[in-house]
Amino acid sequence: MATIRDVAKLAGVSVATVSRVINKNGYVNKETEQKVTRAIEHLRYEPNAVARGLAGKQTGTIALVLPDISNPFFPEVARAVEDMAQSHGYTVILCNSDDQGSKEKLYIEVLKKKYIDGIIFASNTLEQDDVERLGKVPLVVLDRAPMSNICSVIRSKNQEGAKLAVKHLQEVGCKKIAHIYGPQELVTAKKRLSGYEEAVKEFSWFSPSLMVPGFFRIDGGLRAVQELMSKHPDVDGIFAGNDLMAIGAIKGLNRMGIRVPKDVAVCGFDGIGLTEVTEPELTTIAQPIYDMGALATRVLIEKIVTGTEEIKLYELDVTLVQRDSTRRVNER
Amino acid sequence: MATIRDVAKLAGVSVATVSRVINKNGYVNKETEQKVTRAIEHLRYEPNAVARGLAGKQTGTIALVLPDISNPFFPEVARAVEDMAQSHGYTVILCNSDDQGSKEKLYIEVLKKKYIDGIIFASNTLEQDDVERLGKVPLVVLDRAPMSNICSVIRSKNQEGAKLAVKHLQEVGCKKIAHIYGPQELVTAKKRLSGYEEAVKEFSWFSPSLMVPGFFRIDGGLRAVQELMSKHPDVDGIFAGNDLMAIGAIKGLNRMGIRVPKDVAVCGFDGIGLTEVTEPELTTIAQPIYDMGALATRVLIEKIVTGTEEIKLYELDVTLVQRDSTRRVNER
DNA sequence: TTGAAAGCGCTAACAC
DNA sequence: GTGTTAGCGCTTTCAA
Repeated sequence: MATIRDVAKLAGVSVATVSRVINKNGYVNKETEQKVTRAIEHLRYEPNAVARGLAGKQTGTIALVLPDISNPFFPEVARAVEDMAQSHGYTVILCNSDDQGSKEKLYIEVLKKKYIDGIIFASNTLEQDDVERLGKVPLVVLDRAPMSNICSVIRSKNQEGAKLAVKHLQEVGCKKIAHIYGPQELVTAKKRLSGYEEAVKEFSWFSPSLMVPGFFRIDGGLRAVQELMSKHPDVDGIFAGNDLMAIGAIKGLNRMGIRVPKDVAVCGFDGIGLTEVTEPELTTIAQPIYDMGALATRVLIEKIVTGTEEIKLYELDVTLVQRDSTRRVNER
Repeated sequence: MATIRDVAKLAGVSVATVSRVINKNGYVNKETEQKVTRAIEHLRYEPNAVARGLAGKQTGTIALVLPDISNPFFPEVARAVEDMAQSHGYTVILCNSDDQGSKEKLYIEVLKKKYIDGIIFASNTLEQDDVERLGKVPLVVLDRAPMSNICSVIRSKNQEGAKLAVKHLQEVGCKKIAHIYGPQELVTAKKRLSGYEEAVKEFSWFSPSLMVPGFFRIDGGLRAVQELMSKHPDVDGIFAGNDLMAIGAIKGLNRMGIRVPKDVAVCGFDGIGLTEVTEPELTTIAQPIYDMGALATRVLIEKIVTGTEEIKLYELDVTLVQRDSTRRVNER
């Protein structure tokens, strides 16, 4: 592999000049530039990224820390981040934290040592001292930030979405709507729960036992719906705090011989691809998942490039995607 | 951030000694080591990975190049790779190639510049000259290698799996079994098709028109099954070349009012998580997806560490996972 | 406009 | 056992 020195020698200039033409900064005479460019091409010279990193403290690498890439929510995020990163000349390091603070802290250390240019966190356990530990490394938090005033956050309108879900279920004729909620350590789960509560608290049929935990997982939703239907056999609408639990709920209802949507209509939240696989296909409050990942990356790169430390909150809109799980004959 | 020089000064030794204790190589007196260790702790010194990379040409980073992390097959692979990498002190760069040769070549250039220690390729378009372009960078190819004699390959027994699928469908009583096959540029798809052919060619009911393309995608499976059932209304078993197409097939059958598994039994291939989401749940020939990713990573790291260029083929076993999509009352 | 040279932080001969 | 020092390949003052 040719080095910058080889190029300099062949072009009959100094390495500084070569560096200038590579980086397009500083004055370079047109002709000298030509010579250098030719030498570069002739030697098939490619600047060494590691040496650049050491000298310039920028590696063209960002990290994406998420709980688990196997969780169907995240592949689309990862894809968006990678697409956007790639189109700006960055490379992405993938980290699974399993939402364990210890793993996150470990990663933060490793990543700092590697002169990572910035981090996107889609994690729930991010704490104040992690952010401090990060020092001046640019940071954007995705979707599930605990404290929004310490770093930029991208999320969508969870509470509003929850209300939208309830409203939709009512519109398709549901008279008693239950909620399967996610882990309350997660802001998203919390917001969705409180959105539900606000939307239904005035109704005479409402009772706190209509809210059942499902842990944001398929089996959690399955178990939740069983508990729910035994306590409240007259429930005819379920709003699940995420799609996975909604899928579990449909499974559970199927097993109990309760028909969806005829007996019970089900609405999820997130808009992951799985919603089109279930039978019936799942109505959901869709977050713009790809856009969230892409925006997070753009915001991060903006921070990296400009060096601003501005803290902003981006709240994206959610949309109702109606499918068969809430499509009733008596509808409209 | 403290540097190795700071540590050396504080400990009253040279940087070489500090380097020795950090890397645990070369002779170091117990007492000196103590002093150094204390200095390291006192200064919270962390060796700079980039500088190390530049000096030693090893960055502790591997790359995972796959077609698309949004494809439900890959998150589990990625998770396995990352887990295994992490436990060996490596970090993983994620690259989506969309199976485009041009993107792959671009990545190879970028990754080489970054002194990547090795690459795992799960891509179909890898070509001879890409491998050459890679030079001495260790390489392992996952699942879908074109030529197996140029680099180590991890895959599972596709042909055997296909036969297993056909056999299973017969055992549950199917009398006429069709196949939805994937893109024939992909070895996996090819092997599965030929496994099917071999298993059924002797039967009197067999006809080439029982083999229909589905492009390894849900909508492809959906369309394929429609075509299939109109040509052969008496088909009572379908083996799909991957789970996505099987899911599409079930969707299609549902829409046509054909019951699964009563009228038509369906068996997929891969064993992705989606198979437990469908209704009915999908019988599949499961590859050990996680294990494949983990093995690929171990093999790669082995190559990196030992510097061997040994070329090996690892063919893992597949297993039949029976679920409701082939569970019939008349079974057994 | 261009070049010399001092780093960036670490590793690994080689010398003592 | 330990220290000196020359790189690794590039960026960036500072002078010219």
